[in-house]
Formats: sequence, C-alpha cells, structure tokens
Amino acid sequence: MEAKEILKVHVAKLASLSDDEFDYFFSFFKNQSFKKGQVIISEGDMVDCEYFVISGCLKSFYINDDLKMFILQFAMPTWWASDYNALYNHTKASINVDCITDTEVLCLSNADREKLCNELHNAEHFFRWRTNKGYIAANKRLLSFMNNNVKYRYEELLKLYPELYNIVPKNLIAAYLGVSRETLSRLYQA
Amino acid sequence: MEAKEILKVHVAKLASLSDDEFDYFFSFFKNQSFKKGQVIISEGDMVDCEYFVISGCLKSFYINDDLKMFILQFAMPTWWASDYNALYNHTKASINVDCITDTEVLCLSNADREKLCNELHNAEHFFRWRTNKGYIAANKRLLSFMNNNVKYRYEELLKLYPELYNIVPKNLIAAYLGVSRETLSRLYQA
DNA sequence: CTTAAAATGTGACATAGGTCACATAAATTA
DNA sequence: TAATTTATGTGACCTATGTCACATTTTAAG
Repeated sequence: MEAKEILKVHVAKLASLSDDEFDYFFSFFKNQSFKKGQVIISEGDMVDCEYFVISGCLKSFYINDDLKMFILQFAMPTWWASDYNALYNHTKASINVDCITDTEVLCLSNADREKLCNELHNAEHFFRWRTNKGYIAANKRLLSFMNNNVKYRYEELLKLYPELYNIVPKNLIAAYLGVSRETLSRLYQA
Repeated sequence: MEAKEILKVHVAKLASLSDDEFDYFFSFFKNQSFKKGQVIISEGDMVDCEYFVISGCLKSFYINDDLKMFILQFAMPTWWASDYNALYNHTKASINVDCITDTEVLCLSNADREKLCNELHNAEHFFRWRTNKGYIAANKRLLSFMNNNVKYRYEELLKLYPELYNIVPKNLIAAYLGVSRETLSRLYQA
C-alpha cells in the first residue's frame, strides 16, 4: 500500500472526508525518507513539522543532564511523532526524534495543519480526535508508571506492540520503561 | 465573576467565538454544585459528562487492587476533569472523580460536546486545542516522572500550583507524586 | 465542647532498582 | 574478513523508597 492510501485509511477511522477533501488534505503532506540513525529533530532546533510514519520506526526521546536517555514514544507505521510542545508553542525542541530503522514518513508543517483545520472542518475533527486518543494513551502510561513494576510494564508493552521486540534493542526498551538496561536484563535472570 | 464569564474568558484564550456563538456554546452547559467529599464519577459508572471547574477543587484518581490511590489530576478553577477514556469510548469508568473542597462546575455531556463541535467549527477548534494542551502536559509529567526524584517533583508541583499547598493534604499530594505519604513526609526531615 | 476520624511524623527494617565494573556477543563499517 | 562499535549479561554493592507500627496533631462531626 502506498503512503497516500495508508494515510487515507488512517484518517477514515476518525473522520469522514470525501475523496476530494482527502486529496486536498493529502496535498499538504510531503514524502520523506530517512536512514537508520538519522536525526529528524534535535534538541535546540526550531520545530516546523510533525511526521506520520509510513514504514520503519522512529523514537522521540529526551536526554537529561547526566546524558541519560528517556524515550517518550516509539513511532511505528500510522503513528505520529514530533516535539509537540515545541511545535505548538513555537519554542525550541527539548526532545529529539531519530530513526531506529530506515523510515518513510509523510511530513506536515504546523502552518499547513492549521490552514487545513481552518479550511476543512473535517480535518479539524480528525486532529481533535487524534489528540484525544494520544491524551488518553499518555494518561494510561502515567498510571501504569505509578501503579506497576518494571516486569509488568515490560510485558504489557510487548503484549501491546509485539513488533517492537524484534525491531528495538533492549537498551531502548529500558529507556522507554524508565529503568536501567541492567534492571531490564535481570528481569528474566534464572 | 460568574460561571458564564469564567468560561468565556477561558474559551477566548484558544478560539474566537462571537458573542452569539458563545451564548449558543454556553447553552449546552449545566451548572452543578457539590459538597466536599462528594463523588462525581465512581469506578464502574457509565460516564456521560465532563466538568469545567468554576470554583473549588476536584481530584481524579485510580484505586488499585491493594486499595492504593493514585491521583491523575487535581482540577482547580478553569480546569476540566472527567474519565476521558470512559467518556470518549463509552465504557465504564476505571477512575473516580470527587471533591476535595466544595466545588461548582459547569457540566457538558459527551453528546452535547460532539453536537457543538459539529455545528460550530470554532467549538471544535477550541476542543482540539484544549486537548493539545492536555496532551503536552501529560507528556511533560511523564518525563518528569522518569527523570526527576520525588523532592524535585514536589517542588516543581508547588512552584507551578502554589494554591495546592493550602487546599490539598499531603497524603493526596503524595498520591499525585506516586510515592508513599511517609516518603513525602521525610523529604524535609532534619 | 467533646469525640471520632483524618492527617502527619518518625523509627526499624525490607526490597526494588541504580551504579560501576567487566566479560561476551552481535551488528556495523572499513 | 577484520576491526570497531553497540548491545547484552551478570556480580557486588549502594540508595531511594516502600511497608508496618505507633505516637501526635489537626480537622470534622455530633
């Protein structure tokens, strides 16, 4: 399936755009390809776009003063990624986004998204619901953080996204779970 | 300032509604008052509304199998609260909402919000941006959880919302920070 | 005002997870 | 293919936080 079709199916789950409306919607997206390890957003950058993953896998992450990495999100196909704080508030990026594998994305600028939302009520509807879902997911993760131990969180993650196991090294999984790689490694020790 | 005015000022920060549009918008909200300790949403309920706080303070929280409480959010004036997962997905509540102090709210049903969003493009714009902001805040809190220790998180919380210190008992603050009340109590021990 | 309930402080001890060090294995790159 | 980097496993030890117990203070309710 090509990029346009993948986005179309994704959008149709949350909003009803006519074919013409979707063609217009799609016209604002730019196709981009990145190599494994390539950096898309790096701390301190001005952030102009958000990215819809067509194939491959991105991560968004924060590096603290001790150079420890915390992963906010893995972005697999049909997921969106950016530094939304920087994007929405026109400030410099405080998080980074890079490629765990070779990745194709559709890129949408902040200005174009707002233009779309203004001109097409249905587009605004789509983006409202996309964020609603993200908001719910973020709160679930927060609760899981407070309530569950590492082992449980690790198993939940793999149950929810089995693909990750094969694509993402364990040190990155640890950085997503918020523990040291050693602790993750020891979970299934003898 | 009365409820309608408080909501109007709040909405105006994110969307430009004409006076007539806002009157229509406001007509969907119902005024409700609750006493300290009163339960608004309780686990297992069907959830029909979201609540915009006019005065007082709500908390939304989860109780785990060991009866330990985790607070997702304190809702002060001009904040919104509900079990959004249950509200948006039409499932039973998994979290609770109750009143830390006597509280006045404006209540908006799920059906009415969607109706409003359909009929008034500007209303949809408002709700999109409201959730955008919630999404960013949730991700910031997640990062802070992973990156910062209890003492730092406690001090950040009080810096951001000094009102909480006087209104909210420390055992609830601990439940928000995700630590035991004993640990919070010991932070400033000799 | 009195009594019950809730909130808070603190000691003793248990435990999950962190850190550092080093060995090995796997994956990239020259 | 060899060389280098990255990922992983594991021991020893440290530390933050949890749990339980009990005393004290504060707040709410009769």
